[in-house]
Formats: sequence, structure tokens, C-alpha cells
Amino acid sequence: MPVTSDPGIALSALHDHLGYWMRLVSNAVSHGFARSIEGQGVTVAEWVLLRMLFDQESAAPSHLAKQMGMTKGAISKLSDRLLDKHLIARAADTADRRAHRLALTAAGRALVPKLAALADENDSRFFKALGPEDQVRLGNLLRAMAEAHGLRNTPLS
Amino acid sequence: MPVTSDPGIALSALHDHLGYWMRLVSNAVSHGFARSIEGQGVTVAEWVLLRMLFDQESAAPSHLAKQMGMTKGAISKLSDRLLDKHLIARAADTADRRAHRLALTAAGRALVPKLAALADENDSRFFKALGPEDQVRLGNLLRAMAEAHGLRNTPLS
DNA sequence: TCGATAAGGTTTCCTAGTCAACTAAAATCG
DNA sequence: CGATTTTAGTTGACTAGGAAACCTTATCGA
Repeated sequence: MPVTSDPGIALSALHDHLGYWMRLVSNAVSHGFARSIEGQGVTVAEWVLLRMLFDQESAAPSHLAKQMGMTKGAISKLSDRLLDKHLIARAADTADRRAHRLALTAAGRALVPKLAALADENDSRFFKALGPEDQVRLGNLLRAMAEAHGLRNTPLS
Repeated sequence: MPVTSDPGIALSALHDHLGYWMRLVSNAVSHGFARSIEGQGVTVAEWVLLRMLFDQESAAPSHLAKQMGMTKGAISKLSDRLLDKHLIARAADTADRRAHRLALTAAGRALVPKLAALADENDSRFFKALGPEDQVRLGNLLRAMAEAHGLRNTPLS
């Protein structure tokens, strides 16, 4: 009669880790957001890039790669997709002939506020389950974690 | 002189959303864990499947798909990889000729405690940045979120 | 100033998922 | 009982990202 485990060894369960709960909640929020913006024809990564360009007038792909915590290869493909959708434009850098500048098109600029509203809505839909004070506490705890570990890049995966 | 945005419109920033901080931290924890177990030759998804089998003696792929929140196609490929690594074994279900049973091999069973130790280590390495009380608070907030939204499946993506 | 090195981008190959089509077997129900 | 529907699992097409090889252009240093 095979045993499933040696009863003498107590093994931590998956849900014994805070990382488990972080991933569970984070995933639900992100997937919810992905669903809420797919009607606008964009993905979460695309939203992040568009939102960053909204503040920057124009940016080099390599700069976006650092900001977004993605490889330059990924940014290259991501911007290809956004070019196909006519949400951004690509121009040669006048000073550096290797470099490019990415900028929002009018359509891209018009889309960002809509997506931002959906982001707001998604966030409050999920986190209203906590009271307002607990939302603040959660934010403080997460920012403390980010601070302690020097987390800077916008995460996507 | 082009403007980057209409100053009359205040747009929420990426980091104004709790979802942003959740993803930032969750991602760092998960990637840290992925790195810490890659020396053992397994991925996070593989770890989760192995850990679940550790408690169950044997399980049907379809059952694991529900438990892990993945499609049956993904489980099919995931178990192929674990079979190749000789960490699990696949047997025909005696009662249902469509179904299979997956179970840990001796090697798989021996590996799980090592991975569990790495999971413990990774979790405490990250969350020790918070004090013990704050760790408890964070866990309570996350579980409250999971409860409120009926989140059940172990998330992976 | 010119040769080596670094930096910007693209492309190719690889991994790991989803979705949907497909096969086989079981379950349902008229 | 037999036809239909459901369920289990695999497979193939597709997506999105990482790693590394690869051009091109800048930069740096002897």
C-alpha cells in the first residue's frame, strides 16, 4: 500500500507562501484588465507602452525596454504590432543614426485616456473588496517591498 | 511645439493602481523563485504540478488542469516534459479507458522536499523586508481579496 | 585617426502558454 | 439498446516573450 508522503516530514504547502497569494491575486487583476481592454484591441503590454509614450512625447525603444523591464527584442516586436495598429509612429533619430524615436499617433493619443479609465475601473472593481483603509495599507506594504528590493521596472509577464 | 498631453486632462499613472504594485512585487518573487529552482532543472509550473502530486498519490490530468488553472492542452505538454525528466509516470486509468493517472516517480518524490525548501527560502528572503506582523497583514489582505473574488486556481502566468 | 569596443535595433530560434479541431471512450436518455 | 452528447486527452496553429547572433553606427583610447 503506497503512501503519498512520509508522515514524519511536514512539507510546506503551496499556499503557505505569500508569493502564492501574491500571484493568485495579481494574476486575477491582470487577467481581468486584459479582458477589459481587449475590446479596444490592445494587450496589457501595449497599454503600458502607450501609457509611457503619453508622458514622453517620444522615446527610444531601448529606453522603453529599460522602463518596461523587457528585452529590446520584445520591444521591437511590440512596437511592430503597435505600428501595424497605427497607434504609434517610428522615426529616425536625427542625432544618432542607429536610433529610433517612437511616438503616439493621434489615434494612439486618443486611445490612452480610454484605456486609463478602464484601468481605473478594473483596479477599483477588484480592490473595493478591501475597505479604503486596507487599500492604503496594501499599497504601503507593496511599495515597501518594492523599495526594499529596488524594484523599478514595470512588470508584465 | 507639440505638447505631450492636454494639461486639462489629468490621467491616472500606471503606479496609481494597486494592480501595478501587485504585479511588480509578484513578478519579482516569482522570477526569483524561478531562478532559484532552475538549478534543479524545473520550472515554476513543473514545481506546482509536482507539489500537487505529492499530496495526491495520483491524479488525472484533467483534475490537475482545474487545480492549476491551466488548459488541458497545457497540462498535456507540461506532463510530457515531466515524463521526459522521469519525475512523474503516466498510467492508464483502470476504470476509464479515456483517462490517465499521473504520479510521482521516486526521483520526483525525492525532489519535492528540496524544491519546497527553496520555495520557503525564496518567500522569506523576499518578505522578510516586511516585519513579521506586516507579513501577516499582507497575507490577510491577499486572502481577503482571494476570498472576495472566489479565486481558487493556482496561478502561473 | 583608426582599430577595438560598445550600443541601438532586428531577426532567428526556443519556450510555454492558449484555443480549437480532433479521436476515443463514457454517459445520457428516448 | 442505440444515437447523441459529454468528457479525457492529444495535437497543431498561433501568440508573446527571452536569449543570442547579427548588422550598423558611435564612442573611446592608443
